[in-house]
Amino acid sequence: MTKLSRDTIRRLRRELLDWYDRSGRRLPWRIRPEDRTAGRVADPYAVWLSEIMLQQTTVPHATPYWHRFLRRWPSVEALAAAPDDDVLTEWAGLGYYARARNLIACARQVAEQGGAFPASIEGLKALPGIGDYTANAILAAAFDKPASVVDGNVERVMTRVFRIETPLPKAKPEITEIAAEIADPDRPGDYAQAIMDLGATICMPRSPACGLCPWRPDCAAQSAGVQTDYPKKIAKTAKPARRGIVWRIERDGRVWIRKRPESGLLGGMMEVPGSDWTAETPEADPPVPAIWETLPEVRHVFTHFALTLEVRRAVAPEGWEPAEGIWADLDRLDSYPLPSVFRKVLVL
DNA sequence: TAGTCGTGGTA
DNA sequence: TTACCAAGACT
Repeated sequence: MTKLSRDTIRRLRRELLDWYDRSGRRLPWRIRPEDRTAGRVADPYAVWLSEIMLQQTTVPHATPYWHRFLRRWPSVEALAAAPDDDVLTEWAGLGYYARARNLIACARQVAEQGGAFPASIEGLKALPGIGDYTANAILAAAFDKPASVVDGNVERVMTRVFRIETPLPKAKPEITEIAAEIADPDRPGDYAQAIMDLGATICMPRSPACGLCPWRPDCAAQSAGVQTDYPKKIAKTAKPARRGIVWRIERDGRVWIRKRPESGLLGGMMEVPGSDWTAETPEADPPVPAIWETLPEVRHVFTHFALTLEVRRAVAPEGWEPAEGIWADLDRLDSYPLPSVFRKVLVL
């Protein structure tokens, strides 16, 4: 790896931070330079919450969840004391539900240790749900300590500026090395958030706004007109299709739902009972003899397969009670930990 | 290490 | 409609 000259590094830092001071995003969990002037300081709990929610999730999708969580549980102690199902219900619709389970475990661990988040990479990475990226992001944004954040934004910016040909994720160590070199030791928090803002608002995947980019003069891919060829990626395999049947059993405006296993897909969340999800429509008997009506199919795309559900509906026979689960009020679906796929089934 | 794990927006 | 994508972690 060719070392960057001191002058280049100094110029990149200054151009990026000047741009951030002018044009960086105002985000509710973020402390900007003018906020510090006004005496505001970052809340590590609020920063941690934002970082977990933003993993593989867009800012517009995560923001309302962040507000609701912070209003309902203003401190890590409050979150630690919350029942699991309350947290899962509030998380419903945000996806990647292992994050919610880890969120609860992490809050309880921090609360038990006195309520303060660790201000070190090792301490943060020892907590559930905090990996390499998130530890660095919290260290920078919450504690303004030197850190090197490498997320999808940084990967995209760096592979373009330096025309890194190695495909992701193999290029990660190379990118981390360069990113750490450029990171500003004097304003680590602002720097980390600036480089991610650059990726999110200027150096975008499809149509980068190179005309507005502070790093344009230094960008190798832009000079050659090949910005969108980077980052190089390993080709993905096609998503398989799976099918299943769900049984919507209703009684007096309520529907039978039950809890899924704690781990695995949609772990710990509730479900509308049904068959396995397999390549061909599975053979499956209804859980109870009844007159079954066929509703429109529900389609839903997960990370690694596309699902089509055949929906059958019946009124529960008089006197019949399921061996497990609950009768959920169809008018109050928000009060159950229901993932989006089952919400779709219940709003047909 | 490569597979698992959601959702909604956009071109 | 299809494909891609977004502040990744965990096993």
